[in-house]
Amino acid sequence: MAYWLLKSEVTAFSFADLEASPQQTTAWEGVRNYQARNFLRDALRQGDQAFFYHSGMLKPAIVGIVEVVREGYPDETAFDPASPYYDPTSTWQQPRWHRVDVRLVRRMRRPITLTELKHHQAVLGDFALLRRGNRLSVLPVTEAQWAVVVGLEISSMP
DNA sequence: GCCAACGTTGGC
DNA sequence: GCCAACGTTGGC
Repeated sequence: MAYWLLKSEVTAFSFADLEASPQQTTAWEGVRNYQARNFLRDALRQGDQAFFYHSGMLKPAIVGIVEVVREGYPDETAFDPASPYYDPTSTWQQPRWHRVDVRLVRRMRRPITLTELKHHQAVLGDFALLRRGNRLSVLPVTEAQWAVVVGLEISSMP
């Protein structure tokens, strides 16, 4: 089993939106970046877990944990001219973009903010989220990094 | 709202 | 294949 981090702009799709979704499950779609697409299509496996990260807030943070329940399959929003994610270069015959389905596991006891993660950079090591200028919306997390973050969750506030 | 970082596009 | 222009992301 592998670990990941999935970013979502809070105004686009929030953890509360996931909590309110049927079966607390959603398609992780609309990703239009090749590196992130490759992870979604080729690397995320059923049973993998991922941190749910909110960007675009005053205090960006990891707010929850989700689990992959369906592995990569074509992102049909690319086929829909009415969708904001429409991409006419993606076809049913040769889909360019892929998505996975994820299900809510649990909300974090408290948000683990980006600021707090930066404070623990030494122990987190080379954490993809903390790389300079990083914009990747699907990124890998090592088992050690996962454990550190979960450990921060139950420690005192930063 | 600003701006740095980064990805994509397209002319050559 | 290079690189300037442009658009987007995302922290602040």
